[in-house]
Amino acid sequence: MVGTRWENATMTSTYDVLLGRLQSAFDAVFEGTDPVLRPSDRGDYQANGIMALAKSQGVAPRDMAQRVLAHLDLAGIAEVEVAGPGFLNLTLTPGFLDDRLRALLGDERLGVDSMPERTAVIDYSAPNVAKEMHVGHLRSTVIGDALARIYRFRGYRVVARSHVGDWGTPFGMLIEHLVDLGEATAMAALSIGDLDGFYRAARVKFESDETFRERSRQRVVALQGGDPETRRLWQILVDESVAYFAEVYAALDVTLTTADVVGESYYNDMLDDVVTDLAAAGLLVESGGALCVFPEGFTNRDGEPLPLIVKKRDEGFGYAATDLAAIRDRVDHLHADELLYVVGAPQSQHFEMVFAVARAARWLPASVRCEHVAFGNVLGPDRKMFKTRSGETVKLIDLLDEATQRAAAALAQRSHDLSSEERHHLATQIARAAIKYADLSNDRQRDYVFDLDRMIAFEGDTGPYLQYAHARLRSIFRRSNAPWDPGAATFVLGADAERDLARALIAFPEAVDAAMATLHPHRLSGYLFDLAQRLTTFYEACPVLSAAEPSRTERLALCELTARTLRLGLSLLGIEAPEQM
RNA sequence: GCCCUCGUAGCUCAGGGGAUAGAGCAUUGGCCUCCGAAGCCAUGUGCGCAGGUUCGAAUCCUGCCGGGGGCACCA
Repeated sequence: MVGTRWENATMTSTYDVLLGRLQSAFDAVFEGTDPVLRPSDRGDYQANGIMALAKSQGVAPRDMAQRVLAHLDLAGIAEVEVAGPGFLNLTLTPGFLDDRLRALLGDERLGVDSMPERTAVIDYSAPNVAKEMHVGHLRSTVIGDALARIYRFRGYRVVARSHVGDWGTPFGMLIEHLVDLGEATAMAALSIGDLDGFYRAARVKFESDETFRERSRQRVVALQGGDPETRRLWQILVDESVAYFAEVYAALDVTLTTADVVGESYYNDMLDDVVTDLAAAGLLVESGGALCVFPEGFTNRDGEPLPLIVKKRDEGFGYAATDLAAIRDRVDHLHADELLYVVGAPQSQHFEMVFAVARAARWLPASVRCEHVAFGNVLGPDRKMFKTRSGETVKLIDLLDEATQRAAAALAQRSHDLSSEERHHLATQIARAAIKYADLSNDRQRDYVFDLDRMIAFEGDTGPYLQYAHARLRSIFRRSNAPWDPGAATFVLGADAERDLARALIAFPEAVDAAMATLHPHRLSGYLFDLAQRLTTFYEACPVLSAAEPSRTERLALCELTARTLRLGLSLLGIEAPEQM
């Protein structure tokens, strides 16, 4: 068996092993036929490609099945059975399962292979300077971070970019407000995270005080003109805000660092070149006083060509210019092979247009994958945008605190011998899991209803449930006093619950693949929940520590693999797996 | 008006053209002298409507109905 594909250091997933063999057999009958391989509960996988091929060749499906089977070599891997109108049901052999599981025991990566090194720039989170991080930033931050973790694990060089709003006309009033307050007072207010209060106060003055308004306008001019003192004051706002964002990221256990926070202003010096080069490429058109590009295929409500405004009538740059500059920077200087933008769905047309222009300008080679990873809204129980009862946006940090308190209260009722400090830390881990998992277990493209009660209820399809499943497993190893030798494990899988669990364990790489290929983390969370359910079923049906050898070692090995799979899978979603809870 | 997106069980959601459409919650009923009951087992109901493509459609296409979003200088 040594040297077979599935025993290589970089393991090929079971799906890919089967697909390779099937593809050869189908190709032998008719080149280029898709075997249509799917996971199945009839056997372990099913290949559905026979029917289509039989139809196109005018052959009876059953006869076609025989032709393909004549070329199909799955010896030692799976048993094949022709069923129904021509399905090929594949059942993995005991020997294959045993080989796989033993290989997983010795594989830190649990069968997930590393890809050739590529660079991905993932744009996510993107709060605004001098504005609170609220639920509107939750999805971008959580989804983007999960994708970043998955990509890193697959061997990518990931450059994270939190494209914060740190430029534009509001900064005139914000800086003037800072001047009014005095730097020390302003910094104090910002450093405790009262960003919204600061912003609101500036806004109120701007709307009610003509003098202040005029000062603000002049301040914008000074800022854009590079006045050193103005830039210094602006930098205070940025630095204080970024420091605060870093606190929120840490509280959420998000991997973004201050180095990843690269605001819009970073691209300011590149904007003139964007305009110059678009003009040189013959793409720039003046329209209504603005400099625009009209990418093909976009129309406005009157059916006329829709412009991407690069430079506004007032000489200011539109945000499209910044996005275009960022693409150039990320392709040319960061050497990105992939660009991902984890930004809300309402921006989809904007990104389509920006990408189209970047392609047309040849700034975005065909070899670079560029995608808008769009997501839906977070809704409240009333199915409208999630707000507090009084109609305010909900601060992320408040949300986390609320969840932490509830988790701590639940822990307190379980009579643990935890110190209050340990309990608080654990409550934090559970709260983060609850909030992140709730987000990551929904299809990101759809809106979802935010319901803290449900996500932290610790019952059902929740983050805490997965953490609990992991903690139970770790508990087994804590209680096991007799040593065990993983290398001695042989997987007989005599009980249905054992085999069902084993099937899921070897499918972990497929789940990671699916999440990454589709940029849908919920493919992974769905897998993990399924795994946890199989585990608890196994756990009820199969005693571990009290089992006689060799079953005890086999079951301990299944527990070990499941615990590691849960821990690794959760970590790829940015969720911790405590040892006990 | 055009474009995008969504419509699956009472509620919240999965379903990569395949066989009897699945979870969780809620309901009802079982299971802790036994490795953690935050658990397990059992329990009823459903693909918005109408066409089409296909051997086969919740899935792809068209139309309609309904929700959400976008459509020139805010980012």
